[in-house]
Amino acid sequence: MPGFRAFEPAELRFVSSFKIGELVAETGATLLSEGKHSSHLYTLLSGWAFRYKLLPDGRRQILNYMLPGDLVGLQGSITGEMEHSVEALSTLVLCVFQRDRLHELFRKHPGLGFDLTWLAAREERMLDDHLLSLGRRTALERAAYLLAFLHQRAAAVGLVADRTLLIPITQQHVADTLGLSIVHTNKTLRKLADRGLINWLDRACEVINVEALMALAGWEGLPSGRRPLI
Amino acid sequence: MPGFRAFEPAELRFVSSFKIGELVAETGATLLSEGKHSSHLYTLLSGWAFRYKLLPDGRRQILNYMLPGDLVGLQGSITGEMEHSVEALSTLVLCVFQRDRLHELFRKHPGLGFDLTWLAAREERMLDDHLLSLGRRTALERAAYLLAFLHQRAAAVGLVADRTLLIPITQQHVADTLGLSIVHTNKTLRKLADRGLINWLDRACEVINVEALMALAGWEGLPSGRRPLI
DNA sequence: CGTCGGTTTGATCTAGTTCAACCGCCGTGG
DNA sequence: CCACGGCGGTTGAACTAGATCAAACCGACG
Repeated sequence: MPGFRAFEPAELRFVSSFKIGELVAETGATLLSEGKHSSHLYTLLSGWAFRYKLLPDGRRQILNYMLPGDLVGLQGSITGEMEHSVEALSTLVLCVFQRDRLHELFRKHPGLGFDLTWLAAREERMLDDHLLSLGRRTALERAAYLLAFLHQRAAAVGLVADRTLLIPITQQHVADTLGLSIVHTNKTLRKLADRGLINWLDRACEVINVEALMALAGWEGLPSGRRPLI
Repeated sequence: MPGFRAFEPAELRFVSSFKIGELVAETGATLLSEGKHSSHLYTLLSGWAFRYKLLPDGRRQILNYMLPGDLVGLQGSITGEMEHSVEALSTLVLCVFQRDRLHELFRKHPGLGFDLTWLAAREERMLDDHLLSLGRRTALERAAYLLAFLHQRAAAVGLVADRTLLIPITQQHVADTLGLSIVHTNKTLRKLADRGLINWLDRACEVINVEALMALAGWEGLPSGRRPLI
């Protein structure tokens, strides 16, 4: 798989033994819940997911999306006390790990421990970008940023065929990511579609012109380069 | 120092050797700059700082604040390519580390490597909270959240005397953190002051009633417990 | 064939922005 | 010594981006 760093043979053996099984989750399934403890950690093998937080009165904020190769369950917590929930956007295949063997991972394979911190730093970078978006971009810029962002992440794991990509989300997801109402989200996406940058379909979005989206949002893109996989 | 986990003797020796000096920075000094490389890593020993990102046209978003005990320069980047800037809110004293010895830290002291990931997860948790705030809270709720958040963090490192605390920020900082205009920020802080929850001073904010701020924001507070120090 | 989730559209409303002053304080330079 | 300019805070008026309300549409599905 291109885009990922190669394993040392010993690391590969360890990761294989660390793995305790595979899990398939259906669209809409809740993998992790805010306030609960999770003794497992997952690597997403295929599919799309997202993580979110709720306010006491039910207002929802989507924090980030997860694509193949992403570690699920490490964000915000190394001990497993979840401060957010995770939901599947499509059918998922996940690789399941036992969380309490993390210490052993750090002890026996410092390189993998380093990778874990690397992945956490990468998540922070994305959250920083989202924060900039929510705090300082207009609705149109936010929408452009989000779609460019998702396109770029999907492209990095080979999900983009002939320059277009289908993102399996509804406008409600977009609204809850951008901090907008669903009505205004609809009108904003319409503008992007009218300009020929995207094409909104039922329960999905087709990205047509990433460069224009990035220019509109004033976004430079994610740093490229090889990344670790666990 | 209470609130921090204790070092193993060997870890302490390593951290001491890892340290290459101390640095004093004046209020307003820029410690790290977006787009530049930093070959150092810092632990904040005293003072307040914040990190931020800019949009091409100059709009600024403050991402988070740094207090004593915080690692500066690891957020968003383990290699040192900075995606955000860091500025001092008061006179700072920092402990300086050489970034390229990080691999050695992971190899020789897995416990410290674990701590690094722990700290990164903690930063993510805070960013998640900020994201929820920017996306889904009203101006008044956001302001209440921010002040409660800063109060709680300061309390955790012993900066709160007799239930009140002076936060060395201007209303411009609050505005750039909450994603609001400075005018509306002023009116919002005024409301909190009128309700007797805070007291705004010149270049500082005094927090009077944290519990009421937390209730207003619908915020549970940060998970407590012992944390690592590096 | 009804219903339900997702999308679309128009009308009205409001939270927050922008514009424009003004105040008090402090440091600087004439 | 005082005039000044700049920074931080404050206030009011006009404006607008985005919220809320309301209704309709459309395809999928039981």
